[in-house]
Amino acid sequence: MSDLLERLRERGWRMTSQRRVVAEVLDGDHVHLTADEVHALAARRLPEISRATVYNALGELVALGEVAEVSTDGRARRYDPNAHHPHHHLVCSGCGTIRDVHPAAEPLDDLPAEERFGFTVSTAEVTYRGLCPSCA
Amino acid sequence: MSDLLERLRERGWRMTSQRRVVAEVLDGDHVHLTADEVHALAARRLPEISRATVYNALGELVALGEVAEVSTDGRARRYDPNAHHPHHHLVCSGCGTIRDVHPAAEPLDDLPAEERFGFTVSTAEVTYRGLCPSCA
DNA sequence: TTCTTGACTTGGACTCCGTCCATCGTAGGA
DNA sequence: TCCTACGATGGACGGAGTCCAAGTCAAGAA
Ligand SMILES: [Mn+2]
Ligand SMILES: [Mn+2]
Ligand SMILES: [Zn+2]
Ligand SMILES: [Zn+2]
Repeated sequence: MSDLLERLRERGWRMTSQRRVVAEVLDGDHVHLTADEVHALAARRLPEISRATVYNALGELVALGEVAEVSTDGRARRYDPNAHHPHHHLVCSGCGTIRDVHPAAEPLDDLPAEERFGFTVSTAEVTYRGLCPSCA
Repeated sequence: MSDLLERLRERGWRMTSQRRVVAEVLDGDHVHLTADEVHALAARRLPEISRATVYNALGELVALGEVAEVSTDGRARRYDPNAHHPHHHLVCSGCGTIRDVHPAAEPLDDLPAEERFGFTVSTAEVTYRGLCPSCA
């Protein structure tokens, strides 16, 4: 994750203690935190960090392409630091657990020209749903 | 759509003027209205219908499997009367237009066993994004 | 090191979407 | 026609996210 901090600095991202803890909280695999969860974790290191600052930092990380926004449930958006490895998501309908998954085929290729209605289609996001081992 | 009203009556759905206009508003293809849009359209026929009633009716139609809930952006949920024909969605990143689409392959089949992490996977929803002809 | 300044942070107000609840009204069976 | 359980109402409430004016500070300049 110091890779991330390094890249951000090189790209001219002004480094503040708030932005640093937000970036640090987003480290790891299968991390899909909501903004409020990021805020709660960040506040353990920096108690007075505000919600607005967390939203600002997350929005900028998304704009920079360093973090992906995921909305699997119509509720709060989730923030995914695994933005450099394209993937899709498998969500447990019971407990909400989210796993990164990699389908065998590229989903975009499965949409025939006659089903594109003249659109320039650029991305496909797949959400798989089911029950995880503990919930089954 | 009188099919829908008929089915609902047979299934014991108590018919009220409010529920009737909600069901009628949801008629057509490529219809993906938000609850507030349904409310606005319903209010043209039945001016005093309340938001709570629209939410109740939509929730019940979803529970009955007659309407599907779709959330393509992190914003308001949309309600899709085309629930008896499984399909996916193509969304214009410019204007938000939504089209129903049918991929050539079943997306569920593209998820290998070793990418299922022991889950019992039951559904896959695909959201394709791109620009519609007018926005391109 | 200190100065300077534009960028960042803050907290609160605000909006939007959705839920909840006590009360009132009515669909539909007796 | 009458009864009553189920549905409708609207206002309060909660969660998620945005916006803003005022205060603070990172980092380059000197
Ligand atoms: Mn992910
Ligand atoms: Mn649809
Ligand atoms: Zn689970
Ligand atoms: Zn468009």
